[in-house]
Amino acid sequence: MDLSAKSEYALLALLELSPHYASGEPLQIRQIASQQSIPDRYLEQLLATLRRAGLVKSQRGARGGYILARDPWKITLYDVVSCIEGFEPQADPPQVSDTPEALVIQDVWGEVRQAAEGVLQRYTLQDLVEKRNAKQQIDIMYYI
Amino acid sequence: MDLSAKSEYALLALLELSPHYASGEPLQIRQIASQQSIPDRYLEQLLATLRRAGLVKSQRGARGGYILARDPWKITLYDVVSCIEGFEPQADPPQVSDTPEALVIQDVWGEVRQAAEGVLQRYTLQDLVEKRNAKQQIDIMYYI
DNA sequence: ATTATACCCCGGTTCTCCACTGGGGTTTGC
DNA sequence: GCAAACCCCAGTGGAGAACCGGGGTATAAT
Repeated sequence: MDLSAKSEYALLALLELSPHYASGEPLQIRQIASQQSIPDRYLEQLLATLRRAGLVKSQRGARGGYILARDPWKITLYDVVSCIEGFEPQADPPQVSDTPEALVIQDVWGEVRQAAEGVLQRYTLQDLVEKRNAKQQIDIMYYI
Repeated sequence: MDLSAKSEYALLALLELSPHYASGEPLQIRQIASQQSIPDRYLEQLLATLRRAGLVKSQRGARGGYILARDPWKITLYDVVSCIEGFEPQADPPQVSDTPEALVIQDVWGEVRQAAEGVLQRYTLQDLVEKRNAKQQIDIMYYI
């Protein structure tokens, strides 16, 4: 029922990358990690997964780093979470039993899952960036 | 993101109890467990939790067992899952970090959770019983 | 060319939690 | 009384999450 810290880390990283997509300048793991207080060696693994899924591109060597593979409007939270959580390929959800009652429950489980995925599909990275900006705007208003 | 086997077991048990609510006759752990292929000593714990949550009542001693505490129309899947999964009392979802980005993500996490809970709140035990009956009706049609 | 920087790959470790098991008790109908 | 059933509490095995580390490889800058 809960989304893991793993997914949250991945999203945080991509949110850091989003504003730098336009300029094309790569961001290093260390930068992202310290900015969002993520263990850097762990973040490295997550970024590798995101790269294999085609969500980010990497530039190796000195002054390298990561950039978003496409526009932050074109990446949904579902894209991120599904590839991190790895729940794409398995067409066989582990069935506990197969009585008629169990089958009905599986159906409901599917509906719950779809409802959750629906929310994630409705948000893009850019949506979150703007949500954050809006929040900070409010903070500034209160400050003045 | 996934609902545990624990919740599925609990639901299966309550679905077994539902048709017996009208008669008031208790059902024993063993019966339910063998009917739904649930490890009986494990089911015992789950039923204890459900009892403490006020969803079932127990009759001790010889010829005892469990009965639903109220009408199967009046018990939602949310009632069951929330008490089994134990995600009611904790008002403090473990925050990984507290940057503005993290807060925005927490908001989305909340929305996902709400969407999932919404589905569960829309179903009652009796809904599932009837869904199962409908499915079996279809099976019979095919059989003829 | 050399060197420093940063990604890349692969493996191990620790910790927590789920699913399950077991050993006793206590209540109740016959 | 005694057997059937619930009750309580404690422990165990395995899996996965969250990290950590070592050593490699590509690349930019000098």
